[in-house]
Amino acid sequence: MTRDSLIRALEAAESHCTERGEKLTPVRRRVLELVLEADAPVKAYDLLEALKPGPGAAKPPTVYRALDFLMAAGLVHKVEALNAFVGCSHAHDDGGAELFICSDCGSVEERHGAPDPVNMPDGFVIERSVVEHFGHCANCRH
Amino acid sequence: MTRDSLIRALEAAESHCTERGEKLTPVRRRVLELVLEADAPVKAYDLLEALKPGPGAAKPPTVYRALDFLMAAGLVHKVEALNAFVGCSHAHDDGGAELFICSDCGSVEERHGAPDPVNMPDGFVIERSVVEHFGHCANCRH
DNA sequence: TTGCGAGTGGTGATATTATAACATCCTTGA
DNA sequence: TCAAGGATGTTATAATATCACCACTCGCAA
Repeated sequence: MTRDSLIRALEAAESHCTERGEKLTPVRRRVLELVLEADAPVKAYDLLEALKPGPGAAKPPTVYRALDFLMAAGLVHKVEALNAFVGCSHAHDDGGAELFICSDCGSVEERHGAPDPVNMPDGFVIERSVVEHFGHCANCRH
Repeated sequence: MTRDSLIRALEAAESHCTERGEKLTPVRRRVLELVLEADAPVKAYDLLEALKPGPGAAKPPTVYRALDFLMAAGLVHKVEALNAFVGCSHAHDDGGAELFICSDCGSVEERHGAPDPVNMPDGFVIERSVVEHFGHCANCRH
């Protein structure tokens, strides 16, 4: 992600939060920045390390609270199968995204609005879906 | 799961392993039994507890090794979003299953053969998919 | 001004999930 | 017999996540 698009994403996040009546505080903003800067899913404890240059080192709850907030705001998604987090430059309040994760380079593509499953148990009502596809992106397939 | 179908599932698992040139050892068999008996996803450390009545208590690696084996054999699936495991009475060697998990009663339904995503990034090749739907089953929707 | 209450974050401890590293034992087949 | 591989036991520790409690700030209303 370029410097410019990072700045734009952070501004967009800022107004997205404001619209929701919430605050993108410095800690939250910094965590979002770190997640967006990464070009692959980031581990919570790597964020912790990254926040640590200084005497007032961040502790786990700080990071997890920030991530919870960002996930609720739709600014970050958790990759459940990796216990890692990816940023999302285009915030959206709808439920879950469909993620395509390249096992070679770690890049993640996000898609939305997948149709309901064709073969659902009778009467089942979906509330939240986790959809993560692992494989190889066009660049890494050579 | 009834006593009868449990026994049938274990026998099926036995021959499934034999066909693959692998052994369903006592530990593995016991773990599969515990997972199948449960009517909801089971945590690894709950299995550990369940294996513990006796002086030679099982240690974490024992359980995780058994689970790894069973997953490789397609007899057990991991619910990534719960860090829990579900049994699978009809072993199948194809990749991942599509899981429907009721958040109320914990029951899990499994489906196979979902079509490829409609909106995939250009050139992406899927190797493994994690698909987990959380919601409410027909029984719990009242 | 004062005092409440909600929201946020700091801190220490601890719970939960998973693996590393190495030893032991058992089967199988040369 | 003995070496090799697979399975398991054992100790320790890594990695992930949450709890419980306190302190600070801000807005707001008495």
